[in-house]
Amino acid sequence: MANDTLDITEARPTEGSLDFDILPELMGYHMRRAQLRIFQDFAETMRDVQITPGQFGVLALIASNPGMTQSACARAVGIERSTMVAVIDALEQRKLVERRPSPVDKRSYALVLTMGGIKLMEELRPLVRRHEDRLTAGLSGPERRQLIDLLRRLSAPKG
Amino acid sequence: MANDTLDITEARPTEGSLDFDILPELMGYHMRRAQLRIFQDFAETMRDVQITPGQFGVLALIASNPGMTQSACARAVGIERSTMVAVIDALEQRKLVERRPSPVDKRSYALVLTMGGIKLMEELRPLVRRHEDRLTAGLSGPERRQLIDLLRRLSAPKG
DNA sequence: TATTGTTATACTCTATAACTATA
DNA sequence: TATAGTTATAGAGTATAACAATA
Repeated sequence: MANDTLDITEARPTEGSLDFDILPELMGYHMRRAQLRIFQDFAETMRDVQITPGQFGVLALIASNPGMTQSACARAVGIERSTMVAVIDALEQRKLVERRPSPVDKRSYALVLTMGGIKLMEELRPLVRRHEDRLTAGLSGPERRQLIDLLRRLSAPKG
Repeated sequence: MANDTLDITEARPTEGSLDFDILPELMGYHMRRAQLRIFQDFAETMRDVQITPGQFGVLALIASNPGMTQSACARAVGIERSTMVAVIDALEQRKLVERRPSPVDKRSYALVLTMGGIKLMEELRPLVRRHEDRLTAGLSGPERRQLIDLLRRLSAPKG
């Protein structure tokens, strides 16, 4: 620590006194930090069952729309068809989802949950609701609803 | 489309009538969609300068804290030291950031912006502010501030 | 012609573990 | 002993381009 040359220590801020420039004014900055927190809690919530947020979304979609195709599923969650292949592969290998031949279109599959998938979803929904409650524990009911409303309006393509 | 077997078409929902299960109740679902929108607009905003959100954060941090170390930078943005290496490598190769030998600790570098980095940041801040305005065009000033406040409270480790 | 599922390939972002040189 | 920077490696998560089968 001996320093008998010019002292420029003040140009090397310590941890506690960081200046975050315009970052604190930016929506994206706060969004990233909030999402980080959500992902961490979700991962911890799903530690035993090893389900990612993306997988949960796909399972929920198939649960509520039995028979939907991979392409429809991909469009619904906003990823490419080609990306969806591996997602369904993983869920099928775990025997949570089944690819049935579509009765109306020989190019596509009708996706359905297996009995195991249905039972897992019944287990997951309460888990996810408790995860949600933990996250929003610091918010009142109206605040929670307003946050969702503001996020929806932010993600809306136009107005 | 001919189908002379049992008609189970109703079990194969069309695009417009999808049921999203409990997803619309979940903060993480809306957060992901909002962040997707933000990332897309940010990428488009930075098309010419090719700066990612993560790179912008690091540039802003170094701009406002000249001389900070890589480790401090990594802690500030919440990634690992090892991950920061490639980030700084890229910025250094583009001659935006310089690794100077620290005058007080021979293990570390003092990170500073080059003249080019400083000029780029001066160009970037207005670009990012306009990106921010586009995103929040549908929100009033108070709504925008409340959204940031709610996000901060969501990402806060405890209260 | 357009769409479905698929493969091959690649890129970004991230982490862990182990190393070296300092502190 | 602990820390700063680095490397090697790996794993999500994503995309694009091209293909065969089918619509």
